[in-house]
Amino acid sequence: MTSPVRPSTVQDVARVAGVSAMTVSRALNAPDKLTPETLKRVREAIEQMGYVPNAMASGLRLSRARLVAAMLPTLVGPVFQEMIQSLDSALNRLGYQLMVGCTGYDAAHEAELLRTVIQRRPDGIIMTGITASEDGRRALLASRIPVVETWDYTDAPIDMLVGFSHVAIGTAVADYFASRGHRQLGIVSGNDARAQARIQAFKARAGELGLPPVTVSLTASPSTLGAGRQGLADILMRAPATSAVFCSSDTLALGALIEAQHKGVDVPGTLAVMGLGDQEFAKDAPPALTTVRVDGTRIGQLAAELIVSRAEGRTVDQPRIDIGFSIVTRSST
Amino acid sequence: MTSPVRPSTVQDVARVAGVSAMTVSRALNAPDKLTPETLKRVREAIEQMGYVPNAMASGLRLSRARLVAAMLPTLVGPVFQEMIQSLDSALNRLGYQLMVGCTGYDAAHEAELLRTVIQRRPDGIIMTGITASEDGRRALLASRIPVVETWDYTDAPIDMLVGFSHVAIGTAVADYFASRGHRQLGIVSGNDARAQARIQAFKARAGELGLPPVTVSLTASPSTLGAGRQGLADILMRAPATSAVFCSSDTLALGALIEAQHKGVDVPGTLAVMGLGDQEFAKDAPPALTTVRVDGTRIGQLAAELIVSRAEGRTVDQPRIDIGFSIVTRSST
DNA sequence: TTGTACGCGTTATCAT
DNA sequence: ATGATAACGCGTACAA
Repeated sequence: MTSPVRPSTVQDVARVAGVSAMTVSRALNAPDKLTPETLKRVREAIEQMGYVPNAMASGLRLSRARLVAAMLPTLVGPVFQEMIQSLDSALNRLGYQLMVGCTGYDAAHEAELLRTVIQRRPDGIIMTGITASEDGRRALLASRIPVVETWDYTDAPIDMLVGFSHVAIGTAVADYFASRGHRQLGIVSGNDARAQARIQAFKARAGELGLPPVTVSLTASPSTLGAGRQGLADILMRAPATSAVFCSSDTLALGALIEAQHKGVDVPGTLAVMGLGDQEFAKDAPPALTTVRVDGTRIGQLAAELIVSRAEGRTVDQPRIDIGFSIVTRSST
Repeated sequence: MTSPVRPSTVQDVARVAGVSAMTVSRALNAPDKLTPETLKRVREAIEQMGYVPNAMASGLRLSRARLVAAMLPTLVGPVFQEMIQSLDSALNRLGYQLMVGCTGYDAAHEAELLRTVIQRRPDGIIMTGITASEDGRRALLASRIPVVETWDYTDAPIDMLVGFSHVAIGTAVADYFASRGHRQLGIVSGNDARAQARIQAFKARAGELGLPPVTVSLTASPSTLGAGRQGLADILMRAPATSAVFCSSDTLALGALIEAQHKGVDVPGTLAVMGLGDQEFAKDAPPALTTVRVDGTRIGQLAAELIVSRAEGRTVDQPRIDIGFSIVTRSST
């Protein structure tokens, strides 16, 4: 089984098996249409030559790449991992492969990346966070490729949508704190569009409830322990009476917990801390972290199903899914 | 600019521009070979029709997919992220795209996944951790696709290699602890092949140095806070005199720090803790975590360069790179 | 059940 | 500088 310089093709296999190329193709895609005997001959030839089908050729012929692309702001950071992982495994199960692209929270780069992604004619594209660039939207629309936007909920999606409302989260967390008697609220948060939506909703609800102004500390790095520590320090300096803080990620929240302990501030006695994401470590933090849970696994799963349904020509009756969120109460509030 | 049902092709553009298909192709790939005037006409037609080249067709024609595949045990967990991120951006810069595959630490799945990956005829494949399955190795070898193995160092790589020695790490950490007067050592670790290499080397060196037996606590989930807490608890129960613990990830180490604080064990006074990975949060842990640093960004960068060099026919003079590691001393030891 | 002919969209090659 | 032709490897449609 020495490997030739040029990978073998259906033709090569056909020659060896003494059949036509079509028969080899059928042996792979519709084996029940062949005589058991020929099938066996072909399979032996395939084995012997180490034949591997060329997906570019079949993709070209069928206009189906069996490929799905996912665009993300970043791979670093725990936020999207659960979703990507479940997306990947769901797609694999369904016979598709996943290609990733990182936009780095940069609209121009997103648009450029989308162009090269569309060149591959993927069967679907998963956008994480609503598409930032107008160019990107246009390219996506023009491409006619099925799109699923995720991690946000909008009324004007490009195509399909699996998300949740950041406004609803901001409102719910403000309600949660208020209902437990907190009045002086704070936020430690990153500064992307979704974070802003949460912050505005949080402030708005606090206002409606007659609470004093919310102290907001924005951080450049949305999910580092250090930023969480600094963010809390910042808030306690500017508004020492703050009794509850909403952090825009569990990592920030863990940083805040560490800073609180460092400063001798009792959690939850003096200060309540809430995270976002329900990362694996949340339950093991000291004290166990109350957090907003979003089911990333389910998002990935549903996104995969939507894309594949469309790719295979089925009609999707529910193209807009709000998967919601829940607040997991633990010891930090 | 209403998008037609069928994406337009070079032929369509050619018709509109009043030129041949080849001229359109040249307008994209060798614009300097055209009259400025024709170039302009073609570009207008491209713009007008929203033409996007089909990468499958060009890949088929050229036998170059401009695609690189990366195989990983898992996407969840911070370990490989830095590398993937840098791999992705380096490849993009060089005009390639990245496709990921998750093996889930499962050799059979790895082999199966490799088959489907090879079908796309990527220009290169990046393996993370030495290839587990014999089938996988064979398929890779037979495919003649350039391969870079990473995160480990072996003398018999499939093809190219960018890694570091886990044996050297185990030895170095044992030396580090011993040189600081620690005698009763412990390890909290995951249980994959690379972890085993570190553990064995750590124990061996401790033996050579005449230290008492090392207490090893293996954990199912290699990078969760909870496992770190449990691991340390386990070790302190079985060997209360342990004065230094090597954790196989920073997350485990952070869990150990939390557990130590919980139990009132002073770090580093009574117990020294070392992590692995130098995650972003290591420096902000309480106390700042001493850890083994591996430059994932550099691994990704180098792997991308090796693959692309080979894909473009250049000879690679240094196909085996040991990027080493360093111990970053902070306050936890 | 098996084979023949053609086309998917692109680009290298050779010709003009 | 531009065009005609052919080929990359596969699978549909039709024929035998």
